Amino acid sequence: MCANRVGEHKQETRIQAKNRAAIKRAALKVFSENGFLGSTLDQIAAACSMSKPNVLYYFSGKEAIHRALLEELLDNWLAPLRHMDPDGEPISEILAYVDRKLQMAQEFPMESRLFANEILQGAPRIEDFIRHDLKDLVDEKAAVISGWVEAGKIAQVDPYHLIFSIWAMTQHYADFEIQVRLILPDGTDPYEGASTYLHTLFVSLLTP
Amino acid sequence: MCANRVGEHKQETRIQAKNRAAIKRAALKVFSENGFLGSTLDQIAAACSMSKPNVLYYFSGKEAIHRALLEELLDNWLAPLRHMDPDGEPISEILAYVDRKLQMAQEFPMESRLFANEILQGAPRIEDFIRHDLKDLVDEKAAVISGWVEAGKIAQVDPYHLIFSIWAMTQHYADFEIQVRLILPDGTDPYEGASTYLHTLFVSLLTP
DNA sequence: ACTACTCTTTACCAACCAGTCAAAGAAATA
DNA sequence: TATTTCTTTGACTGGTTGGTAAAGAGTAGT
Repeated sequence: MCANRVGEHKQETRIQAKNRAAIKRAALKVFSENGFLGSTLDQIAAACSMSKPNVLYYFSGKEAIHRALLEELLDNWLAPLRHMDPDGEPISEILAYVDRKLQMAQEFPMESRLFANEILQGAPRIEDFIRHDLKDLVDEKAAVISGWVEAGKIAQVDPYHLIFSIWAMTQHYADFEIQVRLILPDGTDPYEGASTYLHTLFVSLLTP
Repeated sequence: MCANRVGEHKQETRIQAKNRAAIKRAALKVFSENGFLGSTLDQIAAACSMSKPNVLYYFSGKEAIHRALLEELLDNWLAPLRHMDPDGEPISEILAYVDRKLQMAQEFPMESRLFANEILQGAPRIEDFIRHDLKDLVDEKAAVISGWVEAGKIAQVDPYHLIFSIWAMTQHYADFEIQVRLILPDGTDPYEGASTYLHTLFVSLLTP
């Protein structure tokens, strides 16, 4: 057995890495479709073709799988907003943020739905994250946007509601994907139309 | 026993009306917080201070309670959009629609979350409603909006994405209420700020 | 009072739930 | 090869789930 260490933790074996990843992939699908309470270990085990005790060999319980999933997600969740550059050109910085969020909704709709499920059910497991990590970041970027407003670089808008509206509209295409697809005329790509629409929307809102 | 009839159905007694309403009130709370799969009959029974078999005396099962709730909701769900008047002044008609949707989010957040839960989980019980009732109405109103665009009364926008964006932003304040309240500075009323912001947003988007 | 009906509860069931455990089966190491 | 460690599983448990059966309690008409 190799004695590799990373910090305090033993290195994962190839099998462990592969199986843990397979379980998380399956669990993401199950949790994002049914929510935490509505999902069962049997569903997750079936989705990754493992026996239930084997799943529990890699994670200490249902809660632990869910926690691992959320922890990975929350890191990536902040990235698009964090990348908004205070020194960049205001309108293109905001449009770039919209694009990144929309791209995340398109590429990771299950992650978006996992998050939505969690918030919808009162955010029991991520209240601290929202209260501290997310709030601090939003406060910081809201101050940046307020600076842009005061400098006359963009029109007068409430920075918090601006951010909320970006979240709402981009995540809507992932979270309500079924509805969007059922209502949009057949063959229409939701994300293509959304991108064009959102650019028009925010340019007309923000141009002073 | 009174022999009143309404159509083919016997009239509900006062007790029946009262208890059915109490069960639905309790079930709305439970379902909107936990989703259909995550909710239990025991929770619903406890929330209306009845025994579980007594709840099942009034509804044939968990599914039936949920169905009754959705049916009532879906009627009201279409109303705000249906009231958009093709002959009215375009921008104020759209702003009035935004206001009605925002007011619904504020007054009936649990209903909004019940709907969100349902869509998020793939709309298994309301696919027909979305595919026919909702889609027909949206198609009709999208045509109206397209007419306004062609008449030069409002700026050029995709009517479907316009409607999606109104849904997304108004429902966001109900569905993600916890997040909104945790991030907004203390003492700020989400809906007051949202109303102002959304007016600015859509006026600047739609003014030709 | 009696009767007929509505409403409510206690006790219960089969299916399913998260999680355990001992032991068998594979891999890696020596 | 023998041995140790890692991986997998079948059988099980105690608790919860949606739902039922049947009997009791309440109510109104006669």
